[in-house]
Amino acid sequence: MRNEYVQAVLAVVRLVPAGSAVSYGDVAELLGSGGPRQIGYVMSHHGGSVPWWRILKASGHAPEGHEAEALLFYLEEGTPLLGAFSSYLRTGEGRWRVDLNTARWAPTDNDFDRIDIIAEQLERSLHRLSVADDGMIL
DNA sequence: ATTCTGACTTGCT
DNA sequence: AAGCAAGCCAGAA
Repeated sequence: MRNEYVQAVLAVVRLVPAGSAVSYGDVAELLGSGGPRQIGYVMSHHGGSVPWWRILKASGHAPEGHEAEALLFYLEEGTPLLGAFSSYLRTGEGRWRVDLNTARWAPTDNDFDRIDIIAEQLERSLHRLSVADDGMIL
C-alpha cells in the first residue's frame, strides 16, 4: 500500500464531521480510487490518529473489535443509533448499529472541493510513481 | 501465474 | 435482523 494512498484516505476521513458517518465504500468512492477493502486496510493499520469511529460497515455496524469504544463516541457526538445500545452499554449484551440512513455525511460544496484536491494529488503522485517503476524495469 | 487474505459489499434466504 | 455465498480490490507468498 502506497503511503500516498494512506495519507489521502486519512485526509478524507478527517473531513467527516462529528455526529455523522460514512461507510468504507463511501470513502473509496469519494476518493475515486481503490475499494472498500483498501479503506478497511488503511483504517486498521493507520486509523489511530483520525476519527476512525466515523467510518463503518455499510450495514452501520461499528468496526470489528472496537464496538464498545466506538459506542461511547457515538453517544458523545449524538450520532443516531438503532437497536439495543443502552443494554449493550450496561450488560454488553444486545445488538445495535449506527442509523447510517440518517447519519451519513453529506459533503458540502466546500468539502467536495477539498476532496477533489486530495484525489488529484493522489493521482499525480501515483502516476509519478508508476513512471518511476517503468524506469526501473528497463 | 496461482492462491490466500482482509476494520468490505450486495443479494438472497 | 442475521448468516452465507459470491464478488471485489490490492498486496503478499
